[in-house]
Amino acid sequence: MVIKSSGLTLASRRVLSDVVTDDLRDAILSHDLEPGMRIAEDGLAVQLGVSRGPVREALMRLEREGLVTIERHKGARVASWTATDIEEIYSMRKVLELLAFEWACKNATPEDIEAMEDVLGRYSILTEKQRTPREVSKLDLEFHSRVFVAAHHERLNKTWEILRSQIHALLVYTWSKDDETNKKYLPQWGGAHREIVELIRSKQVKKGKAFVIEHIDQGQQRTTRHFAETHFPEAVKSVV
Amino acid sequence: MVIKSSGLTLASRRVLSDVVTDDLRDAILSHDLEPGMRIAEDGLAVQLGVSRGPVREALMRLEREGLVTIERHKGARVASWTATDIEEIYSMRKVLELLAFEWACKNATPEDIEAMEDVLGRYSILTEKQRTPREVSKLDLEFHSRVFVAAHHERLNKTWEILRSQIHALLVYTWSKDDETNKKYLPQWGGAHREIVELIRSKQVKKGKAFVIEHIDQGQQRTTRHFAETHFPEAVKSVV
DNA sequence: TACGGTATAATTGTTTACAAACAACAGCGC
DNA sequence: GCGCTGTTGTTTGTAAACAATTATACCGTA
Repeated sequence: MVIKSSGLTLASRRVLSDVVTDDLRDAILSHDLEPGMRIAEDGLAVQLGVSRGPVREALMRLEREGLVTIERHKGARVASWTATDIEEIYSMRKVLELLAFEWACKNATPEDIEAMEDVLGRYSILTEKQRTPREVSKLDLEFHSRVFVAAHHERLNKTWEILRSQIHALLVYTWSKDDETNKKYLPQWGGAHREIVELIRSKQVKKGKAFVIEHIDQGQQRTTRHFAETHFPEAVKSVV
Repeated sequence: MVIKSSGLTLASRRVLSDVVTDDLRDAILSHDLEPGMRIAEDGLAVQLGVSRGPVREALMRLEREGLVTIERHKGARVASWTATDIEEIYSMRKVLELLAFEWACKNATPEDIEAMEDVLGRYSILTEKQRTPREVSKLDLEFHSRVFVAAHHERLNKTWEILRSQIHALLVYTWSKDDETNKKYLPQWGGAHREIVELIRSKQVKKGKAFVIEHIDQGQQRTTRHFAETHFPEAVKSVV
């Protein structure tokens, strides 16, 4: 009764718990499962047509990614977010990105640089209409991931992968907006990131770190605003 | 056939997978299980008198802590360490401790400060003979953990807990030494850490961060030396 | 002896069944 | 009406059996 992921599966070493993890992560990040919603192991297992084992494993992984919370004997819930979470996430992100930038200056290979430029290339061929918050955000996450890869720092990269999921979850609030903040940001995304590539290539550590700090701070401001617009729309409007 | 951890169990919400995790972690950190050694789920399960479920869960948790490595269909091994690992671990530690210090300056409560001073107190009542590398290292880890708690930063604290296990694993190499490095370090441990408490209490962020950087760098140097003495004893001696 | 292939053994991945913990609710006494 | 208590039902924790994958040993052949 096992649903073999047929098709031209080159990734033959893909196992059920991986599939469940990815499906569940997508469901959470797309808000198919809303923050705070309860997830029962058996319910999800039946729905996906697998047993509780892989589901249990998937929930444990997503808990470590910060997308679900698990309480002993009580089960799992989809994580929900507060203003404090944003502060925590972005303060972590700032120190991690700085470390990644430093190590990338030391360790980035030509292939690593190419991988970053590939993302920039895929941005540049988008028309203005295509540069939606959602699309650009995804390219953004991918770009930054490639910087972390270029750092060649295993533990740093693992920590980033966890944080990345949480940032992704927050960016969902950005995707639903089409406000002034986004209108200014989206067209200049490519320039800012091309600058980062140049700073890594030329190994300008000090200048680069200042640039990264500024970059992350701006990201935090946008996220904070879009999050507030979703959760406390009146309050925000009154401030504006 | 379940072996209920009888005795006056106050921790009623302590579950088998927790027990297995802790036992296994202790076994790894005490080198009962040597780095590189293979761990078969069933073997360990039989040995502990439990089923494979909790063992599997424990292995997954310890993998995330970096104490074991798991390969699909191949099983788990006790993590083994290289010079690169030390660099990675201490570079992570430095940025995390700096962030923790900053947040602790903002958020530490009187109780948090007390908790730190409690560790200092337990150090101060030790005689010189009792101040072994092992004892002082344990107090050291505990002290730094309390700084992270005082930061009141959930994600930072979780990340530290993972790194802490790895640092603990490295410190084992320090514990087996009784060299000049340790002889200088052990008596002045209390002073350096009392300084950190004072800097947090007085919220001297800038001065404190410089102090923390220096502090971590020294720790890295001691660890690197003791690690090298264990793995390449000739090379080290020739340098001395 | 070196090499390759097949069969066998060992180990992990998954399922199913059972036990224990927790939550909700009905019934009872005050 | 209110709170307590025992019961029922749901959900997680654990165990044991089965399936799939990988490693090993053996044998035959060149």
